[in-house]
Order: sequence, then structure tokens, then C-alpha cells
Amino acid sequence: MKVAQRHLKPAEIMRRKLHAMGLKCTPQRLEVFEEIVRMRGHFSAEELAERFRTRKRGPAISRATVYRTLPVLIRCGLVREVIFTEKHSHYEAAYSREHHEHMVCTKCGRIIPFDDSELERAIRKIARAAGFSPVSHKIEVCGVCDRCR
Amino acid sequence: MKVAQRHLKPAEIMRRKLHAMGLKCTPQRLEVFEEIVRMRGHFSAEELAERFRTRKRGPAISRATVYRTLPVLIRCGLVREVIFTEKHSHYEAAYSREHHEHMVCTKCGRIIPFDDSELERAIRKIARAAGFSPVSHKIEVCGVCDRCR
DNA sequence: GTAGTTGCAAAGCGTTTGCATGAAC
DNA sequence: GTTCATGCAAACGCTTTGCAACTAC
Repeated sequence: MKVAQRHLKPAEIMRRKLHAMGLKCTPQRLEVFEEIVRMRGHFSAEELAERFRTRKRGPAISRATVYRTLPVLIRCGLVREVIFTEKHSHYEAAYSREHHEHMVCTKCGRIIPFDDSELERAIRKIARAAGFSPVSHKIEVCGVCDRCR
Repeated sequence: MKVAQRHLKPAEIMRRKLHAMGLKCTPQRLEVFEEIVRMRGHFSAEELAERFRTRKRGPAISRATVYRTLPVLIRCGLVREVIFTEKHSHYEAAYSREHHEHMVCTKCGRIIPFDDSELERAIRKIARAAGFSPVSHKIEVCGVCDRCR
């Protein structure tokens, strides 16, 4: 299933996920997800809502719908929450992307993603030792990037 | 210096830190910090402010002062931000505590701290490889605890 | 036809801020 | 005496929600 999905279009993956969860597949939800896939980076709910308010092409989508759709996409595993230092939440598409974490430069704000397979192993090991079943994790490293030093 | 501090009272440590940063040492700031040390756990800014509003003993401290003092304490390295899944920020005393991370049970909300020396090494290694100088990091693991399974 | 979704506007909530007063230095 | 901190209340910004209209199924 996981492998098969990689050959499907984002919209089709979403349609199936929504159906599997007994949720309706509306044009708004599809449009929100497709916009997120198009962005290929981090965004806040507000930024996303802003795009739907100001863009010329495509139907306008209300702020409320954007805010209501994000948790739906997270529950479907299509989006995840990242970068938790800032006041408001940030998200990114989880669809067809490898799991990764973030380094945030405190000088310039640059966000550097990094692969964490080594960390993942360590976390699973530690969690199991505590009788804890890990489902997801987030790691954020604050510091100074090479350019700013 | 770091070793010597362990023998000092929290208030005295704070007094020196504030002085070193050119900030004034007010009774309110001391009181906020002492309350945090007393709590020995996580808290939100709102919870802390609530305590100062409702408690019988000691002087009342305004919500505004609590909100203004927290960043000061963080800058002094006496408090750190943790648990970033929730909507509002959570904090804990950083004074004289070993660095640790958190596992959050999604069923019962229990928070299990864990030591992360192994993870710390791995993070430093990954960061350096990217030319990044890590200053601090946060790790949160979501999952199900032993009691809830 | 029914249950779930949308858009709007209003409310909610945690947090921040302007300003006059007051305290630390 | 000067500079910075406090308290109040109002403002802020992001997010949520009640409700009536609407649409996917």
C-alpha cells in the first residue's frame, strides 16, 4: 500500500484517505492539499489562508475552511506540524517526503532540514526502554548556521 | 563558575545573572523565579499567572509581569521552553536540572521525561557535519505510554 | 434525503503593549 | 535622579465556533 501510493497523484491519495476515514472529499479540501504540495516548504495556517484570499486563479477558500482542513490533513498523515519555536504553528506536506528534522538559525532564521535516521533509531530504543510506544517525534535544533558565523 | 553556582541559592544565582545582563533585580522577578523552582514541573505562562492571582500568601504579581519575566528568565538560562505540541507555550526551570527531553502520551497526556545524552551526541555530530553550531535543541516524542496500552 | 462541509462574522484565548506610576540602582 | 520595571486595561493576532446555506454521497 505504502509503495503503491507513490505512483498515485496527490489528489487521488487524498481522496482515498478521506474516504477511508468516512470524510467527504470536497473541492476545497483537495485545493488546500494541492496548494500545500505546490508550496514545497513550511507555511503557517495564516500564510496558507492568505494565498487563497489573494490569488487570482482558482476558487477562493475561506480562512475557516483552511483552519478546519489542516487537522484533517494531519489526521490523514498528509501534513505534519513542524518548527515549534515560533508563536504560531508551522506545517509542511508529509506526502511522499522522507521524514526529516530542522535546524533553525537564530541569526538569519534560515531553516535547514536534516535527515535523522540515526536519531530515529536512538529514539525508538530509548522509548521502548521506558515501555513507551512512539508514534511520532519532532526534533528542533537552534543555533547558528555556517553563513552567519 | 558553573560548579560554584550549584552551591548558591536560586535567588542568588538569579541576582547575579540579572546583574550581569544589566537588568534590575526586583521582588517580582525573584518571586516568579522562586515559584517556578517550587513547582518542579511544567507550566504554562497562564498557569503561573493564575497562581499569583489566586494565592493567599505573598504579593500578587500581574499577568503582564509574568509574561514579561519569562523571556528574561529564558535569556538568563534559568528557564526553558518545552512541550511544543500544545497551543500555548510550556516552560520548566532549567536551573540545576540535567538536560532532558519529553515523551507525551497521546491517550492520557502523561509527560515522561527522559535523558538524552545519546541523542545529544548524535545531534552535535549531525549539526557539525552541516556547518551548524548547535546552541540548544528540543525533542518531543508522541506515542502511547505503558499504562495506556 | 441526510450527514457532513462551507462561509461569514463574532467570539475566544493566550499574549503583547501604551502609558502613567513606582521602585531599583 | 535616571533608568528600567510594574500594573492596568486595551489591543493584538491566531484560531475556533455558531449558524444558516449548501453539497457530496
